[in-house]
Amino acid sequence: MTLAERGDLKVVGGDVRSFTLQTGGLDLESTLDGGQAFRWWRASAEDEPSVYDGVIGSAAVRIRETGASPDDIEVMIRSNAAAGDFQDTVADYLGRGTDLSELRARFVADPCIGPAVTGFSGLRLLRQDPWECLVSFICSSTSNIPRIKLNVGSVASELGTRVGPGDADFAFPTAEAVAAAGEQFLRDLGLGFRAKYLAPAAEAVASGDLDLFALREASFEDARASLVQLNGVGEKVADCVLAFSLDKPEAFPVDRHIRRALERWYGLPEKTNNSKASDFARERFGRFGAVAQQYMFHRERLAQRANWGGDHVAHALPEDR
DNA sequence: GTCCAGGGTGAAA
DNA sequence: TTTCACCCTGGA
Repeated sequence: MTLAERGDLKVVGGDVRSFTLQTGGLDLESTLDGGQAFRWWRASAEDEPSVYDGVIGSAAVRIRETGASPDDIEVMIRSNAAAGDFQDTVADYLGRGTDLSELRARFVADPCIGPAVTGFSGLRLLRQDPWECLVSFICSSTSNIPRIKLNVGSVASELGTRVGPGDADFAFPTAEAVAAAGEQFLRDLGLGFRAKYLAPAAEAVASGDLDLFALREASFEDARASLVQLNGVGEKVADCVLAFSLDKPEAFPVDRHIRRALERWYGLPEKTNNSKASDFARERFGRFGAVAQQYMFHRERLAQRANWGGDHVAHALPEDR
């Protein structure tokens, strides 16, 4: 597949180690640090253009918004090793082609995400490594984003291989490495009860009983059924993995925040369980479910900080917040 | 110092 | 269908 066919992203300049991507306005903060992935660290002040350090595959990278053009981001490789066709790797990671014009057209009048998809169209779905994504969301259970970052970061730095000079510059460890480490090791790392879920999941992937990459070719229903067989993976965690790594844009993960939003904005009855709530949302959003869910999650997070959404949010939020 | 919530899940009632 | 235990970290 060529970059042009992939949709959003196009390499417009630079060389193998430092290049510019034309992104159509991708926003780094909401995309990299909005709860899809947990190993990106901001390297710039809040009031400056975003700069993020992280690892994609076996390369440590720095990604920055240029400021020169809202369409462009600059990518620098911080690893010493030769990067090969790393332009493709980065474009693949960031460049899940979202049909922005159809998203806008279909949801311009949507009560919750309408203002966002028209006024702020920089939030994209990532296409992560399925194994790292699975680990991340197994770790997300009854946790919070700072802690998920801590846990996933510990797994990476303790069991992964160093690929750059920074504290977090580790390639994510293989399922074999995590399986070999075992449950007690993961507990000692601070994962808590999630260790007893992660260790068997690692064994399933390492042994080949679960072929995550094959699930990219499977239907949404089949892929979800495979993931949910893992202990510690319910529909919510499965939907996150499907949406953010397995090419299932119709996946719609429902957590407590999204539940609240569905009740508030779309009249979802309170008694609906999360499984039915996800069905309800997939019915409504179709193949835009995952990106719609990210916009809703982003909105809920920022609404709590009360610095985004303006009057629309202020009017819409109940008094009890 | 104590208290509590935090991108859930599975098992028991 | 509902309730509860599960680990532990950071902020109030």
